[in-house]
Amino acid sequence: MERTGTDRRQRQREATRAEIRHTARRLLVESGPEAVSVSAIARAMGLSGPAIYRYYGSVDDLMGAVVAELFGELTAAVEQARDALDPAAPGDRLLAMSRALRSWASTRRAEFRLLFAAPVPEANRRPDSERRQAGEHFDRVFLREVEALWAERPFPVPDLDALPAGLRAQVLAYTERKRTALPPAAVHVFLTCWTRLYGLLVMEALDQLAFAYTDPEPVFEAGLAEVGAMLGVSERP
Amino acid sequence: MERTGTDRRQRQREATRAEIRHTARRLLVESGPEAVSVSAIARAMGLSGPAIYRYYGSVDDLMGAVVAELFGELTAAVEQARDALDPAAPGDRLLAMSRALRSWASTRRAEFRLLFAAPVPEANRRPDSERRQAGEHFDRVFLREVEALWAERPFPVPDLDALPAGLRAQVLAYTERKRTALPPAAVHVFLTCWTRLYGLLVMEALDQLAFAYTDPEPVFEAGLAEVGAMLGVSERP
DNA sequence: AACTTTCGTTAGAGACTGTAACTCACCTTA
DNA sequence: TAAGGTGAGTTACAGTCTCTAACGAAAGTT
Repeated sequence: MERTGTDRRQRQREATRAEIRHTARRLLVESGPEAVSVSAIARAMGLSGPAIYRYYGSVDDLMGAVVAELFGELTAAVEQARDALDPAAPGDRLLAMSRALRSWASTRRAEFRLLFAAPVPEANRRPDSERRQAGEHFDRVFLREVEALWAERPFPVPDLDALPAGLRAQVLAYTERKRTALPPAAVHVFLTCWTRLYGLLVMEALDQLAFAYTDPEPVFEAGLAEVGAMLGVSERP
Repeated sequence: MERTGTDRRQRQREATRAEIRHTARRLLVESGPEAVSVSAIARAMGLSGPAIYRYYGSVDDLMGAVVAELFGELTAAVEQARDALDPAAPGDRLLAMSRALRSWASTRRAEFRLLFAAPVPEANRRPDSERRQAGEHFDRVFLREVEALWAERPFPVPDLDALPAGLRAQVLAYTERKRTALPPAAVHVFLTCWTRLYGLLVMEALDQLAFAYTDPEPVFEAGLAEVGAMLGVSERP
């Protein structure tokens, strides 16, 4: 296949876009979120500020792309942890995935904050935005694994009618939306577990656990153990 | 007691400081966090920008004062809910307090975000900062109430030795630091409950529950019910 | 070789934080 | 009561930011 000049330009362009994202991330990690600016990125790349606008239309646009890329990286890390111990029971895989998630979060604090603990600009909330897509793909990885767990060995679920109507409706809507094979009561348990761990990670990322804990790792482990118990997953020594 | 002119100036000064905080909050609520700037506050007050610096040394300084004031307001709201149904069992009070907390959070979203879901500038992290003081006072209100609950009707606690060493050490340190009468195992349960509800509220404030839920209220209620169960507190119809 | 597209530049508008230098009104004190 | 100090405001400005406009130069296309 012939490589045309246009082709080459396309690749060059994507390389520069990647360098921009990369530089944004480097600044974020090295100097904090307030140091990430179009000017600073350009400066670091030896360009003048306005040049960046050839590649990204605005700051939100740029940061949305950075976030999407990071979601991809995080998803890959979780999937790798999952597959590393294949063949294994879905329960064990879920534990490994959760730990991979926290490990990523705690070794990449600045990035994790950006993903989960920073206000999302209006523009990046549209369902078709790169950011949303990447975020939903990430969620799905966990949902899929819980589906596998349920298929292999169903965990105890509450009676759906025992849930307050307001909650039940939302769980049903989510079940519908995600087209999952899981029964709604199991979806509810999944969401409870998920928000539980998620909440701990978000608090950790925001330093909101510091009022009580200096090292969040065992706190997460304790939460994970409780969540595991709900799903009928227990540690094997 | 004679009112001197200096006295009058002091009061005038504090009045202006209050107006500045007030205006900052109004801008935050009406136009979002990015609209809060020294210039905008000054403009809204009919002053020129630099005038504000007579009253607060920097943006962080100013916002720290706003946050401290909001913590005071939130604490008062929780205390009021607690006292409104006195005499009552500590369990019922805890439920009322938790609901007051969420009610405050959801009717004052922008403010709650500022308190619990925004990065805390370095300067406001010093233990003697106005912000820290106000935050710790707030935490204590809940701890006190759990102490009362424990005194009246102890809830089940795990064996302290069953906790992983890393977690146990931190719980012991916290128990020590807070000089609470609660045994460490009970402190652990308290912290677990607290971070649970807290996590939900922080996620709600950051719109991180939106991936699954449109209305966080029943989600919080469900969390509260679980937490209540742990503390041996159940709803009375 | 001429035309088009893309990538870079500089200039600049309009925000922002914060500093400097100044005026003016008020308070204290001799 | 006049003199001097203090504090609250002002304008001017330095330096940051985002983003637009206008232009030149290089690369690709025909």
